Amino acid sequence: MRISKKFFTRDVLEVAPDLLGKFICRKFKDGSIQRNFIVEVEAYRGEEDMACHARFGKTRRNQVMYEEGGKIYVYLIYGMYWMLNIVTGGKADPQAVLIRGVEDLTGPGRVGKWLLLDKSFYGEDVTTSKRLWIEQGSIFGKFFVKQTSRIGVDYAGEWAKKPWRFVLVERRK
DNA sequence: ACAAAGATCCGT
DNA sequence: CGGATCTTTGTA
Repeated sequence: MRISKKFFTRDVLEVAPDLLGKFICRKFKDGSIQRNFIVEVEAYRGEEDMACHARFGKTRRNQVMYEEGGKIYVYLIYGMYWMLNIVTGGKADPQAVLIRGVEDLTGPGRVGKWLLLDKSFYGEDVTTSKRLWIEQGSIFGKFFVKQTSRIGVDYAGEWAKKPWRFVLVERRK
């Protein structure tokens, strides 16, 4: 079952950890569907968050973050990698979750490459899209959630220290 | 109009 | 540790 709007319109700090273990579902051009559960995410929260793309206010690139939760925010980084984010919160409340890793595929650049993302996904809605959506996961007692600071945002000063990265770690023995 | 940096990854 | 590769953004 596809996860619906209400899930994504909550605050990003609730949505981000809740996305762990959920399936990211992608229907490719040939009709095949891949489902991989999410193992690593980061929360970016509002204009005051100096690590967030909304820190300069609304711009051409980040405008979709100001929409209601559920929209897809993709952008190209280092001229090579498409980063996948899902917008959260209400309208005019710029927040998003960066999907940094799915099962067997760690690293946001690798996720985008595997899902064959590009500019055309910008602004699409995971609650209605025919090619990218989220489904309830089936992870029970095997993992626990580890919280750390966000990766690659040293420019953000004190905000870089916020424990807004969430990772699923396999419980051992 | 220009320069600089970037929510990264890979090979050496 | 440096190169790839190009868009976005601040500054003038």
